[in-house]
Amino acid sequence: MEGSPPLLSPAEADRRLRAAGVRVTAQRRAVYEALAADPLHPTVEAVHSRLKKNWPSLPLPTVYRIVEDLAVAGLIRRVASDGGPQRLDANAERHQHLVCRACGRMEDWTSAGLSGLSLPRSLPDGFSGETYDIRIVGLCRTCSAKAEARGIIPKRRKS
Amino acid sequence: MEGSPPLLSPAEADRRLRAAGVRVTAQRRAVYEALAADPLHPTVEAVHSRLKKNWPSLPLPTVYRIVEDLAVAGLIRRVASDGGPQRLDANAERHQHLVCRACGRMEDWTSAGLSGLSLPRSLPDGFSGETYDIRIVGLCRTCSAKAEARGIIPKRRKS
DNA sequence: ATCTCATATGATAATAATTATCATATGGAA
DNA sequence: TTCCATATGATAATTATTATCATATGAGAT
Ligand SMILES: [Zn+2]
Ligand SMILES: [Zn+2]
Ligand SMILES: [Zn+2]
Ligand SMILES: [Zn+2]
Repeated sequence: MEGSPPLLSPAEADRRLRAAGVRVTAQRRAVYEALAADPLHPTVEAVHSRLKKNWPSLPLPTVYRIVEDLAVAGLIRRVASDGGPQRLDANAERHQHLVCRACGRMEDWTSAGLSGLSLPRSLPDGFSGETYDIRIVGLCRTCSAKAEARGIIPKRRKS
Repeated sequence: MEGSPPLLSPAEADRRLRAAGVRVTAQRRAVYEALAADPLHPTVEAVHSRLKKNWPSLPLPTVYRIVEDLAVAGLIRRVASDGGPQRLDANAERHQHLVCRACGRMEDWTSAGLSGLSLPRSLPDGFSGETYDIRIVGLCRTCSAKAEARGIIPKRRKS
């Protein structure tokens, strides 16, 4: 139902950590696995909750630090959102995002059309573009159904 | 040098506020004008600072409330960023963003090619797309120059 | 123009999100 | 194994944002 995003193999993950000068620890592996298992771009808090069962003692500040380490090593990245706590992404393949303006749900989306889009060669002001990301904003299936039932749904305060 | 983004006329701004059931006050006008004068997608804190001169008594929590009101009324919006404090945008015209991964600078960019992009008609999962936004990520002129001088610039912690 | 009252502001406190500090533990090189 | 630079766990501090509440004010009705 909820397909996990393509994650790195444990060996490859370890290799990237070491390549970035980040030591491989059980906690880092656990945080990475928790992230890789969640396709909905969880917050740090959500990752911490998910880890409660197997790592009841892992403190939230440590999860924050590890998230930063994993990002530095390129195993995960922070994904753009309209305020609120940072949202994380362990999906290693190039993809775009569908963002629900009502509930904040964010799911991955891979489109040949959009993903093949190339950067304009000339950008203003000497800006040197390296990549781009696209957010498609609208209503997810659930909120879309609600909207149909009750009329328009207003924009939520925070995503 | 730093062109202010297209802002609403005072009359139009007032009209939209009243239409949304938001009273027109001197403070709300001041916050809107401060935002409209800043093309770099300031944080709430930055707007507050900018207002210090003419509104030394306006407290930060009030600026937060007013920003929320202006967003509800559609005078401004929150713009997507990779964590950190929310960034605001008073530019009323359809546009995209150039984001510097080194310093977090975010500038507007209007491209006929990208802005004319139309949403794919079929999105997965019953998601109903309404709009999209594109972030072009790279290095701004300043950081680009630094990179040329010293070699690669690493990704900054927060944008 | 004055009255009225629902709503905004200003002052302040509280909460949420994130980062810092530091003593102890441990990965991994020698 | 020994060693040491770095990670964790515990905790405090800081930053970002929201809540509360007494007073002030916008704007509709007299
Ligand atoms: Zn939704
Ligand atoms: Zn994603
Ligand atoms: Zn820059
Ligand atoms: Zn903008």
